[in-house]
Amino acid sequence: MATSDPVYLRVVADIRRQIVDGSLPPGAPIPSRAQLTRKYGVGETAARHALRVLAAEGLIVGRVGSGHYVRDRPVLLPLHRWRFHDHHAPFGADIQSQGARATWEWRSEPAEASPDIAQRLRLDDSAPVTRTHYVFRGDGRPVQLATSYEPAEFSGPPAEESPRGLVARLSALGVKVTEIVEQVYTRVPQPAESDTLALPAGVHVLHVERTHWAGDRPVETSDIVIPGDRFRLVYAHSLHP
Amino acid sequence: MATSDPVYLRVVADIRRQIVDGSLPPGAPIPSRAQLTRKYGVGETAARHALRVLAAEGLIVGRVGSGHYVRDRPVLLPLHRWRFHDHHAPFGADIQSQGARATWEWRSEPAEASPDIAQRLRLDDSAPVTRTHYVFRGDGRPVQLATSYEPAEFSGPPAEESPRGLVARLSALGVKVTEIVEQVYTRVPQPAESDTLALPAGVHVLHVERTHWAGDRPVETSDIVIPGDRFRLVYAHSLHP
DNA sequence: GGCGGCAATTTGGAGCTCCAACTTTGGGGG
DNA sequence: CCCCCAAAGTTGGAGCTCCAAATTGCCGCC
Repeated sequence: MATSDPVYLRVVADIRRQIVDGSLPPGAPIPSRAQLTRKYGVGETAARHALRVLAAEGLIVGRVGSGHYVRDRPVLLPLHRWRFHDHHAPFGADIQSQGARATWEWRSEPAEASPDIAQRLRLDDSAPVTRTHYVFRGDGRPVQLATSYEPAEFSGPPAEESPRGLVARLSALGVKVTEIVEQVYTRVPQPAESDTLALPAGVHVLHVERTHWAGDRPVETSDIVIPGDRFRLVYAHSLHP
Repeated sequence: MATSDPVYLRVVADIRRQIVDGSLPPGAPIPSRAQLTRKYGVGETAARHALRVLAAEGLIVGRVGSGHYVRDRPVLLPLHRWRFHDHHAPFGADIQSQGARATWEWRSEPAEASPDIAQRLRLDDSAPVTRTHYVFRGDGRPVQLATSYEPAEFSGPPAEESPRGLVARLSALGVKVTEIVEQVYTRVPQPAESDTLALPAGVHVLHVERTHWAGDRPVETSDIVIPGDRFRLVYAHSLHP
């Protein structure tokens, strides 16, 4: 790191090093703004900026009136698991295997396809669809939001035992799901999402756009939003069934 | 939005709205700090902070001496595509289908397994492995970094036509890859990564940890790093081959 | 010994200012 | 007519300050 680097980055680098090498363990307090100015001989602005950057990276959290603390190590919960013949393990199986209690709520309503959804489902704009909102919780804390869209003709309630029993439900309707396509990317959470997921500032989300296909016809599409810092998507592909 | 919200968030929300609804198209200039203070009647600090937040969200870019501009719409390049019987399409096929020229470089070297890699490959610490670094480019711009680790006994050069011909190469050695497990998460880029990927400040990366298994034995593991804002991972799962 | 409230500390919002480095633009000179 | 340079504008780093809201610890009172 060149000495001509901004001073606030010097402070960031030094604290980050202490966090990753473990000399500042999870929960440990970070020196306050006043202490940092003295310790590193920088101004308030640089000290404050350094703390903001570290918070944005998800390494520390600030608590008003108390201080900044090293965040807990991410709890890596596999949320998605694919096997060839049993499609989806139901949500919850993985979370339960990690010792957490999985619960979810859902709410279904008729809606009109937005241009984006219409394109994904190959419908006309404003075509009737069924929209279902899900909130998934692990030990009561929300860990995943999802919104699912189905053409009105296929609509039906989520299965009791698992909201992800879509393939089975469609199969009962004579619709055979042949392919599932997912697009995964990361973005900044919308205010409503930070709210329901209780995201600290600066945390990004993983966004999964999933579409179920029956042949060349899309039969369901959903948007799945997951806090990007504490969860991992797990994909397991069996090559030889 | 409550009126008690921080003023800088009012500015952020207003500009963000204009960007997402299209009244500020990609490339359009954002008012300068001085203009924002006048337009919204806020202080320099708030105006500056608003611009910083929008830049961190990836909606705008700042160019020193020139101004802030609305960023181009993300170019969504599927980088990963799975089909049941042909495993991986070679890197490049997807990128080429979008009109870009795919190139890559790689560099192989013997190394000792770090504790993390040793655990992933079920080897002893410091066991000999072959480490291969890849840089993938689309139209000359780096779009993906990867580091692959193999136990030294399996090591061999990446195939000429595609560095991803791992399954075929191992098969020739009598090792049959039966499963591929991937963990996907998002994090802040390390300085070296921002550098090689030419990432603007505030952009996160997608990190894929991929392990190839032959039965219950891991035969290769790799870390794949992709700019999170302009690329999407695409997974296609065929349910009925 | 226990409890309530006050004072010190801390974060986070907001304001102002100065300056170095870089772009852009326009005007003047060759 | 074209080129180059200087002036004006802009970002980003850095400094200082004030204040509201929240937490924490301590002191004194019951």
